[in-house]
Amino acid sequence: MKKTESTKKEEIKKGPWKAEEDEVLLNHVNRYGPRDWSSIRSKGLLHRTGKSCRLRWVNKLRPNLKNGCKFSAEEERIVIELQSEFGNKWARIATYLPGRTDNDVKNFWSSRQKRLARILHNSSDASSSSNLNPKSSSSSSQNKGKNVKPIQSFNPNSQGFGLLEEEVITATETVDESLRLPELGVKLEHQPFAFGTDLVSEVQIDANDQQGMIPFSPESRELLARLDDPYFYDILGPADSSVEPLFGLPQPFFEPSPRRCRHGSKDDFLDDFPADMFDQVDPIRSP
DNA sequence: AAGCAACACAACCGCCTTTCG
DNA sequence: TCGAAAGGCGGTTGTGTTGCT
Repeated sequence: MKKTESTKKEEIKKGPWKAEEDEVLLNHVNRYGPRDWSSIRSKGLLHRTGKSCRLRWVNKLRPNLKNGCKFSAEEERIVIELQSEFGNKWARIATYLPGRTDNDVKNFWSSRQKRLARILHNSSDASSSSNLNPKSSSSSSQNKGKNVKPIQSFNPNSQGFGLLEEEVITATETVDESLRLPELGVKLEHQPFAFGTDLVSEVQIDANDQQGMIPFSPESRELLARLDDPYFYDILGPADSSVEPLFGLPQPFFEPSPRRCRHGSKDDFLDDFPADMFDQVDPIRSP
């Protein structure tokens, strides 16, 4: 009996893969190599599209994948640097990260952008409400119900920050007066760094400028004191691509080799932000 | 303990490019 | 040379997990 087109379409399976399907897919790859994905369905081995089979192999079944491993601080830095250089070319960026797929990089970047957007959104709310009500300078009430942890301590060698002492450079001296943020007690550097497609200016503490300063907590001041640190901004976005990176980017990995996974990184660092860190920072306008 | 928000991850969709007959 | 099929890639969505209130 001849099946109709609609019936054939119904045969295409979607959703999560089962272990048996993975096994069939692996057998096919072992026998024929990672190609002829469409033949898997045409041979009746799986009721999946060739695309789906390829994606499954590339993202989950390929050897030497770092499945379930968080991005290390080094990987984060590489992604950030390469994203500023290549843009959203995830497949290309992934070639520099052994064991990582374009999907991994994409998901990592997406999560990071969402997190930063949320932080900036919160800071926007805080600053606007603070403008409306100058008395409401307390961040504790603004952060009620939000998962904001106070900073515990600063460990320059902690993962997620990933900074070696010798990597720290001194911030440039040039300051555009128009970029001053007296209410922050900081000055914006002339050299912007990219935050996705947005631009943020580097910030420099002006220890002498006490005018209009917000009384930061000791933890906040400690963090602000670190603003000279170029990698401090890794959490917000990559340095301007025109600026020479401070670390050497690895060569692309086309033959990924297994590596030990390092857990905990960006989250550790983000979690160390004090609650009032972004309260006075205005959100960045999209172009 | 329940509810909620944030997060991480897997998988699909649609578009573009490449390959092949 | 052209068109169809396959492959590749980036964007998006759905779902499970985790941590906090």
